[in-house]
Amino acid sequence: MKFRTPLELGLLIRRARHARGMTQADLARAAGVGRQWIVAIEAGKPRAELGKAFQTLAALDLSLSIHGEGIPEPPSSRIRIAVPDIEAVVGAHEDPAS
Amino acid sequence: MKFRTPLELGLLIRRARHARGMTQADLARAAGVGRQWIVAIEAGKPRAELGKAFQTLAALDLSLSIHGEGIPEPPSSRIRIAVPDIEAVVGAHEDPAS
DNA sequence: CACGAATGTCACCGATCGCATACATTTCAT
DNA sequence: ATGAAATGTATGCGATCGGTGACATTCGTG
Repeated sequence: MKFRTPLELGLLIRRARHARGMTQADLARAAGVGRQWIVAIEAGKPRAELGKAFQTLAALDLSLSIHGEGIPEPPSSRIRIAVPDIEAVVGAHEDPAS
Repeated sequence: MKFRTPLELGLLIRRARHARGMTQADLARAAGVGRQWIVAIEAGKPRAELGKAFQTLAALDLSLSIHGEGIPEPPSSRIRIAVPDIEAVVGAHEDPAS
């Protein structure tokens, strides 16, 4: 999901925290920050420390990605597709008499 | 491209800046921060202000995305796949005598 | 090599941070 | 409704921020 502001980040962190059944105190402990800081970041505080934000995302097992001109894309993370077994499909349609 | 630390973010910002032929002073002006701040963020300063980081990414027209458990995925930018026409496949295998 | 531009570094300074602690309020299950 | 847990808010504190301006260094070209 895309986001562009501290407030959006805060809401997403809160969602992820709830999804894991953690309290602010839990998350604060896991991320190595004060509970107060969690309150602030979830409220969208723009002057919060960048590094602690990364710690918090890591504690929630969230991953960040960036893209735009000048940003290298990984070799093209190819999409795996479950390829239908054509023979089986054909078989299921075969005339029983054959 | 994925990243997890202030340093990685800094390197990516620098790359994007170079890709646009901007100087640190240019970017600082565009993002509304001091040049010193650009120097710091590119060097990976972990205690930099979150908000200014967003401003900087915006100035570079870079977009951020996050994902993990509890983070809603946009309707799922679905991948278009050329679906094989099963009937045609079956037809090609049909006993000509049928 | 020589020059200017770009980048890195320093010191000063008011402003803000984040933690700890305590307290107020809200939420939620019973 | 009631009580405990979760969350929001206030204060005090040392530590750090980021802008400015000046300077040192590196880079890129002629």
